[in-house]
Amino acid sequence: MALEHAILVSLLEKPGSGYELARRFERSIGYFWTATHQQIYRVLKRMESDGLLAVREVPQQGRPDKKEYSVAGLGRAALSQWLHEPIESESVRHDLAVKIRGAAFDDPSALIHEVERHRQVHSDRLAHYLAGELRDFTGPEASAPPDAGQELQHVVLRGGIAYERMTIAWLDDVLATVHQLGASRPRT
Amino acid sequence: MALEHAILVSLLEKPGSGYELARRFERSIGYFWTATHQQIYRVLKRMESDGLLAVREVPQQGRPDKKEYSVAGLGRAALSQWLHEPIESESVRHDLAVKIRGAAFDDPSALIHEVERHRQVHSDRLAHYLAGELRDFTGPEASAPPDAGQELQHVVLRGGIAYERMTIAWLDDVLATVHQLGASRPRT
DNA sequence: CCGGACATGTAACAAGTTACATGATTAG
DNA sequence: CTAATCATGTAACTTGTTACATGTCCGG
Repeated sequence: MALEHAILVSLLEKPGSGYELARRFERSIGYFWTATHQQIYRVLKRMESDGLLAVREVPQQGRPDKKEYSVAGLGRAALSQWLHEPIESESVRHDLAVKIRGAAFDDPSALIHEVERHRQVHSDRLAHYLAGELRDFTGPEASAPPDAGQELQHVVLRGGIAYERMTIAWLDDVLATVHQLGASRPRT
Repeated sequence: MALEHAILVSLLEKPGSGYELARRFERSIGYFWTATHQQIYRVLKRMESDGLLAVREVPQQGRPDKKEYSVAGLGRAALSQWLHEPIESESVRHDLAVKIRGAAFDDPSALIHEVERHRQVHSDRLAHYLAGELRDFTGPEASAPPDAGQELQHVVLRGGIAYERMTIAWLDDVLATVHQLGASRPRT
């Protein structure tokens, strides 16, 4: 189960509560691993009882208390072990591709709005990534010694950027294809 | 649930048995939607009892009999409805990205083999896609009238090709980053 | 006779989703 | 007084994974 590993990485980067983790899964980590708060709370509880995590009750003023989780020795060992074993898959789930192939049996032009909407989402995401890159990975870098964590986070972000750019270009290709189809074969 | 929709699309493209579907999910459709035979049999049974699919027992010689499924009217309607409603997400699960960020807390150079292995997988997949493109989408195309199904399948394949190319380039970026890290900061 | 392709399944479990539930504080 | 943010959870359900189970035919 890789949600556990994603949580370990996130908590190593910075300890935090279930709520905070849930928010990180809507941002940074969430770009390559999704999870809802229900799932996170459930898994945190299990990981704690398995001794992978340590909890600390943090009383707060003007806010509900929170449970701050951090990675215990066992958790670190579990992560290390996972890092050393090969992983497969990255099991794909591209609903849009299924839709595109399905559209052949229905009205292909109905795709247009949907594809444009997705293009917008990816375009926004790209802008967001680029802003993050500018903010976090430029400037004092040249002078300061390269930090492994920083460099690795940056290369993951560059992956996200490349992915969004590729996707946008592909969606343009899809739109052009659908339009061409409509032009040469107007529907009944 | 989009596995149902992927099955509908696949069966519309060509009716077939659970076994055949399972094999298609290791190839063509499998490139953007994964499913094991156990899952497929379970869902097929449900879809049939829901009236989305029709079955035909096909006795065979020298082989076990098979149940050939095809899409019923209800199934076609269900697909059509799905095509017309917006979909979200494409919920991501990039184990490798989690690993890369996690490597900062362990030995980054342990990534090298893993990344090279993944690069090989994507490189093979790209070659496979390109061969398929050459086989299925070149030649009589210019003379024959454009077939919507063909064009849409082709654009999905082009998406796969773009994805693999992007991924390979990114993995090279990852390798370069890790090597650079090792060079400037040799590990203890 | 053994392994691989063909063909279909069951059972148990793990993971993910959706809906519901509670309660405090702060900004408008 | 109302909505938003912070904070944590339960329950029911659907999906997806892993392991097990069975049986034929064909080629080597």
